[in-house]
Amino acid sequence: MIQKADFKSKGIKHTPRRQKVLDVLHQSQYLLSVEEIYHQLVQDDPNISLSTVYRTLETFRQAGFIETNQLPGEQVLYYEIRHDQHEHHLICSRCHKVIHLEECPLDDYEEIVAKKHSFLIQHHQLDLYGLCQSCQRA
Amino acid sequence: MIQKADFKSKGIKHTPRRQKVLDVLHQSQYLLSVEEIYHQLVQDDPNISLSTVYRTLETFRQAGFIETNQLPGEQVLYYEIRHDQHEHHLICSRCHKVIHLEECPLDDYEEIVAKKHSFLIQHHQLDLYGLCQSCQRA
DNA sequence: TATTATATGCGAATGACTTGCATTTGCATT
DNA sequence: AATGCAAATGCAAGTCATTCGCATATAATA
Repeated sequence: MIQKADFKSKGIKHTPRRQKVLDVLHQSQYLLSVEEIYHQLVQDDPNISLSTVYRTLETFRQAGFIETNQLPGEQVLYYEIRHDQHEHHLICSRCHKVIHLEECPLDDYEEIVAKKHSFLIQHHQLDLYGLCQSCQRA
Repeated sequence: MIQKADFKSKGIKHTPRRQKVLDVLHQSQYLLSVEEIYHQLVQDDPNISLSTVYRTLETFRQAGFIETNQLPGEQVLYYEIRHDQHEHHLICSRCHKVIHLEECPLDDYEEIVAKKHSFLIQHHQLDLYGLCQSCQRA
């Protein structure tokens, strides 16, 4: 859970709007687009500007509070709290619910592939897409 | 290798410009952005329009001739000939050279994860990023 | 070779995101 | 608690990749 003290240690001012952006992300088990985040914020805070949301998210990303995800075939970015250095996702392609997968099955594979093709591997991306239990019913 | 007959079987007109777009993709071992493709085409064909390139690529994608890729942190799409139903990539993050990986190490993993979280898995994305041999030297 | 549906070029429109600038506000220091 | 200042914000305008409307050109079929 990101706290006020974390803002300070990153040299970021703590503001009500920033806190609300963080709250929205903390409370969500879904990947959220900027529009979705903005839509939630505007309910309570009709004056908040979309640029503030964009700027806040970029600030948080630089601080390492959150991470961005692109969904296949979509051109908007999705945001979530950053959980780990290295993590994979199970994403519902209908509602964008996210399950965080801790285990990574790729260590051996990566090493074999790197050697075979003389690559120096820096990172990888692995995400699984499907339908969560409620979206299977719908 | 995609042939003129493949255009016909997909109900797509075969035109000189479309053939050139296909040639550029066939000849490349790199992921190419629209700008990169356009840049190559304009050399021979100064009148070709950027919208034609976009439209052609979209037509090819619908025909299943090519596929698109998004590179992490970039907002442009990259294109390549479609090789298989299911394939993973080893991509050089510097020059965008692509190695096509046939083996997929995820079958067991996918099944375990699906069962554990009651998801119906539809597809997955796995790509490895690193530096190819020449970019390691540079 | 005539017909017709489709492809193309051009410029304008779109949509996600960013930026410039004037104003406000958090917060460190009095 | 008041002050000063750098950073945050709202607003409007700008950017950049991509798409679209429309008039013209061209491939494929008759």
